[in-house]
Amino acid sequence: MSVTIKDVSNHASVSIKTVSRVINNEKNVAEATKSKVLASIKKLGFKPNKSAQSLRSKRSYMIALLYDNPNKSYLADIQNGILQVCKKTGYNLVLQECDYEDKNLSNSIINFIEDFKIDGLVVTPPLSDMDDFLSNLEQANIHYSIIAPSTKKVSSPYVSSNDYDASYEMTEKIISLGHKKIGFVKGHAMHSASSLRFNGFINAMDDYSLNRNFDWIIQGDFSFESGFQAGEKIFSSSEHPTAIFASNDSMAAGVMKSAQMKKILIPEKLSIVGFDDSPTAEQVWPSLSTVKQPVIEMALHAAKLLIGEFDGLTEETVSKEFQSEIIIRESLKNLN
Amino acid sequence: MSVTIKDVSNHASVSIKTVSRVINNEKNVAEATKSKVLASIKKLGFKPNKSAQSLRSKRSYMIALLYDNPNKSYLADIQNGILQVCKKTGYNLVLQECDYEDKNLSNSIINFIEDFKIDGLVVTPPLSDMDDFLSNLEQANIHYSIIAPSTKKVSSPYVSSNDYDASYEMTEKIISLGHKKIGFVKGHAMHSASSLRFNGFINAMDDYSLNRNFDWIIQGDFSFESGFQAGEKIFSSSEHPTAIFASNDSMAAGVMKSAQMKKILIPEKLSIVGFDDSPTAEQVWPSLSTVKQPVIEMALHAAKLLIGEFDGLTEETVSKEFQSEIIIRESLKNLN
DNA sequence: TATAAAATAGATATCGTTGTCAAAGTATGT
DNA sequence: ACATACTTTGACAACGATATCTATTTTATA
Repeated sequence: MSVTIKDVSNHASVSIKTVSRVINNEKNVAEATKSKVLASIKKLGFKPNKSAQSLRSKRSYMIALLYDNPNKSYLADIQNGILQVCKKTGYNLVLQECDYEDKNLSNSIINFIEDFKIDGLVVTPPLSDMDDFLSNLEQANIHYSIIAPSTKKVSSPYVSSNDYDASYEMTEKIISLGHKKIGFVKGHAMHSASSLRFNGFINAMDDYSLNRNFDWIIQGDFSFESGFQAGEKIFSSSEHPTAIFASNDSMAAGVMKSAQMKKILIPEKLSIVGFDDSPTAEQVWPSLSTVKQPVIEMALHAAKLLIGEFDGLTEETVSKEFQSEIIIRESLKNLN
Repeated sequence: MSVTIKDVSNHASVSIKTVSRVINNEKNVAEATKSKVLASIKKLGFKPNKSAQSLRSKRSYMIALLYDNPNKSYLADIQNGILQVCKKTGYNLVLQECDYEDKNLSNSIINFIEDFKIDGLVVTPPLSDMDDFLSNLEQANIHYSIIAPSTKKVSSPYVSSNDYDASYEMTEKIISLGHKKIGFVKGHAMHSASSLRFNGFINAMDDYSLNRNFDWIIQGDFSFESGFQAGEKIFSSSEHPTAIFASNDSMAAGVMKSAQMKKILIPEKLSIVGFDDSPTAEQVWPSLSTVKQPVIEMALHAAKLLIGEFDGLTEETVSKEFQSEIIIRESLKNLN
């Protein structure tokens, strides 16, 4: 039926084991032998049987994506990036949804890994921030790479984005357009990105000697509804800001709705800025100025890092911080 | 290390093969033997090794999701539903992105299936509409279940939604609120849902003896941009409709933007209605009235159907049409 | 040149299941 | 009581790779 190692070994007149060595890029195979085997493999169209490999080598050639994130668009991008690497390397991606509040999370994940012999994990926020969980994984000897960890350990590979810098720059941009009264809607307290984004804002405000008005600094949770509530609070204060920076686009849209219902013209009377460049950012009117992280590339790199851990990819595979891009759309007005 | 069949067979004092029979629910095992074995399995915490099963039985215990759909939210829901079934049945989900315009699609999918010994496919729009592709799969003896097929074959299990009826009802609803001049933005021509939705609209208009104005019936492609362009066209005609029904939410948001840029008040001067209940529908202002399909449930059922094909689930598993729900939000005004 | 060390290649056991086939046990019909 | 069919069970091979260990050849070192 299908071509096996044995067929290849016959065709190339070498032993089965030698073919196996070539497949697995083991050393101590003479160049001549190697190319002879590779030629036979190509000629016969041989592809190793994953199940057999897995059975014998205790590896599944599957990696799992761990997530507890309601943001569908973010997740889709993450998947996209990982899948690109999987396709190249012959791995498969398994999705594993988690509940970050589950007290038994570590155990159930460790069980899952062992049951399916999953080779490694890509961990996304907010799980990336749970240091206990991560160290449990580590103790169980599980490979993982982290997207946007709160503390950048040397021990495990990670990718991150410059949330702080991007937030600082965006705030600078808002200030440079003449805004002095700026509000801020904070993200979900469990996400480390929230504090990074907030700190970027605050530090920029300080550096430009602008006043923090705590009536305009509201705790949100990344949801549209919380953004709307933040807007309601801000607009109930005696004075209004000229700009509001929300920690993500959903909340920015919520703020926008609140303003629009109060007939506050955007961007004439109020500028609004978001973060993430979600599909909604383009589809609301006026369209949202926002910060775009290269999510797909980040996920792609995270997958490379992970697979590199046990497969030894040839490319450079080091933990890396990615640069975000500031996108100016209609919702931000120049007051100068 | 881990518990094997052999351990169970020793513990239960039966042969290895008998344990295997119990695991696989084969018949011709005496009740007494069966419960003895089950007790041992439970006691020892035995779980069959997937790789070994797969190697011997030529099944992977993986199903794949085939998609070529830029709608991240739709896809996320689909995945969600399938994953729920996978978790219960012990299958894994593999993602496979396709290009529906790829002339070689059938072959590359068939190769993929054979390489990874994928047990079956869940096919989503617009691939669901490609009858050639589907019959190629059938000839290659590949199991699949279809979400929203254009032609409901008896041969393969499917799930669908009542797009036509929902569109008809929504149109009726718009009409009942006193609208007589209604525009429509059609969806991507390749999706069979597009024509169903359009026909529902047209037939309702006819049944209520309302005029079709072809200046207000615009071909879109499900993208925000095409919705915006549709708005531009409609608003450049001599007369304006009082309501516009777009075949999905992104296009509705596009129409909305076009209107808002022209200072056409929504919903006072123009009502807008979408389809899908995407996250955007809630997050724009005014929020979009729309039609919500039970996408998660549909996907869940599709997965059950598929896995039932080769695993013989106990539950009823028949192809099924799901009912959509009409959601009225701010964007639709009562003219009466 | 002798000898140790390293590189290369192969024979065979093994991973943990399911498939095949034959044997033993049980029920049914005459 | 015996032939026949069906149910139940088990022994052993097989799936297609990798691991281990051994044998041979090549290279390095004294």
